[in-house]
Amino acid sequence: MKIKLMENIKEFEGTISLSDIALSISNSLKKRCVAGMVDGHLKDMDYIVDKDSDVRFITNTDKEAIEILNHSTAHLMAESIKELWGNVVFGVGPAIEEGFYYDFKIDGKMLTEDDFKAIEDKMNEISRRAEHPLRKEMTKSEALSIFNGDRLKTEIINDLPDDEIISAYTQGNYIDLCRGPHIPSTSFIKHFKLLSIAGAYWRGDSKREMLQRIYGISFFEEKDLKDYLVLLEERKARDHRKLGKQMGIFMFDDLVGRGLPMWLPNGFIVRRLLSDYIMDKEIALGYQHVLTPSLGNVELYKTSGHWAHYKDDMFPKMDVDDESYVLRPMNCPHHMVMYKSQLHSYKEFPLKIAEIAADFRYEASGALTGIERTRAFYQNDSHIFAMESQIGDVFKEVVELILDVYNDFGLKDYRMRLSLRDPNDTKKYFGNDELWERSENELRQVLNDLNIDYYEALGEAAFYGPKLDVQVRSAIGHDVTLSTIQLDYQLPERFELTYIDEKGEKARPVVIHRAILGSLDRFVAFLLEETKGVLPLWLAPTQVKVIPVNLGLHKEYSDSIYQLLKKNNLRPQVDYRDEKLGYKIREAQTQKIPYQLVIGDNEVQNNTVTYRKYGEKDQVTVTKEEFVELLKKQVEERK
RNA sequence: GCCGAAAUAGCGCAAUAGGUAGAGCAACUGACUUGUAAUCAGUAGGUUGUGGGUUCGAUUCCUACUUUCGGCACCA
Repeated sequence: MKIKLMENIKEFEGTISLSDIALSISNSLKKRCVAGMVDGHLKDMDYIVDKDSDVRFITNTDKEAIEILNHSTAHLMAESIKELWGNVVFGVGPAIEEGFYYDFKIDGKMLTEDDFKAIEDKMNEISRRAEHPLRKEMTKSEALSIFNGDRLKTEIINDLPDDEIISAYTQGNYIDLCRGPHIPSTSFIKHFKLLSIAGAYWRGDSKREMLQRIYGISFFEEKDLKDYLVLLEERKARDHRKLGKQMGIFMFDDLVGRGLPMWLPNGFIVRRLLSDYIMDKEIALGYQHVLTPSLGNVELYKTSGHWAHYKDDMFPKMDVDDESYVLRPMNCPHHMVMYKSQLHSYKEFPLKIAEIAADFRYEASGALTGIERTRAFYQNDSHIFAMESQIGDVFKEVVELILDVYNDFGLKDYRMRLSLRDPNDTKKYFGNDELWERSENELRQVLNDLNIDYYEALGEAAFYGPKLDVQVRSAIGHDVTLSTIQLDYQLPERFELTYIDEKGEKARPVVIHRAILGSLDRFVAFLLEETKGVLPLWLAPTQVKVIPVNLGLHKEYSDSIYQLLKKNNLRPQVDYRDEKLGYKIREAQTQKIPYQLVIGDNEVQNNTVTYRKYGEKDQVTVTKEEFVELLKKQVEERK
């Protein structure tokens, strides 16, 4: 039997386990091996190779290894919980992007974080026992008898096809249904930590029972674990909720209501600049801005279909006179009606109506997260009316706008998601199969033409059409949508929109919904986290802090600099407090103000300023005029 | 919405085995008049999230509610 190992081919008599193959190379390799890749499939070290194969060993430095380690750590945790509390059923316990979790339910006992110590101690104890996870393959009926009495595992097994070969792993007295592979010994698991405990619905279904879920993470090296815990702290430090409070961007108050952000003066500056920025971009591309009310007759949303789909996610309707109104959750219906108020020609197309519009959604209380997810937010929205033949061009222009904007903000870490209909749940969506297929293919086509990296996600489409979403990861690990483009044949139909085509006949337009900054609120949240609160000069609420060395001697000159900067549309502040110089400098630094000017005798005599840029140590002396030009240039370049 | 945890001064925190709360920073007052990350001293600041209960007495124990946090579910 020939085994191909990296570049070499080794011959073996009869069958042989991966473990023995590793041993035939060196004892130290065997000790480091976590698993093996046999003809592209991950296998335990126990796996018996019985034919000519390609074998690659997975050692603790390979990226697959950390996933296997975490998966095995999940099992180890489950084993520990079982030893400690006995009467427990387990759901699923996979490795995830960062670490692992396991879902379980202990009869008559709810665990809290206070129990982590006991579990970790038990895990360490089992690690020292060096238990060997042993794979056993079986038929479905064998599996059902082994897991008889375990309602959760039984359900999983029952959902598998009848002829499926099912595997389970035994370590010590613990057995778990699992595909594997697993590490050769629990002794590999040394540097781990349980991180949090939370509720999680069984099978992700909110109608079913809630289990407990413990998250944790595991590494091969202690240093990696320490680094990870530091990383978690750093992420917490750039949580927009913390930064937004520190920087005076926004606030919440119970008396106003949960999920209802109030934008403070600093926050307003950022918002206004962002609005102006995006509207300027839009105007350059021929968008026309409009303003429509935040309230609408409920009939409007019945026409659009939002009422049927999202009634429960809207604030309840208000009855006035003989009508009912709702706070709008979306702007499309208003824009549809606006379009309809006039006769349109194909010559106007694509017709782009844009609005930065206030929307209100009755988000589930548990979903509210600072200004990332609120009940009142502002959308950088637009609806583009076009002929079917223009879809490709319009779509392309919007994608390019997104890329342009992201480039301006230096955003590189995002993923394009093509959100498609769930083919198994078509009644959630309006429109027929043929239309959906066509729309989805159109989007796919454009993405391919533009050579854009994207992934497809079933079930993420809007009820009226497929979309392209740009996903980013927030500091606290939420995947959120920043930008979106949505193709819609439904609303034009429901609102009976028409245009006059080349032949002089009435035809139905298509609508493309798009949001670039998405929700302004969420965008600011993301920016704060991206920049760690160090906003680029053009967005910084205070751009320059002027610090006189001596109030008596340098105040007048400081004032003149302040006035000069003001005149040039910059946002300076002078620190007039009677404090020590070092104190004021420290404060300017902790407030992350992009430029601090220290003004003393030298500056007054030479008519100069000495600046220090945030994050740099150098002190640079230039003339007042040079400084103004430097800043204006940076603002213009949006740096 | 569901499961769990938490809520103390403007901010980030401490404390009480049940005896009406402390220091730091910030604020205010005064002294100091300063060249690149915290000058010194003093003053004021709290119905310990809200309501109810147990108790001679509750910030502490119980309970309901509100809000926040961690997840899950949701996200047009």
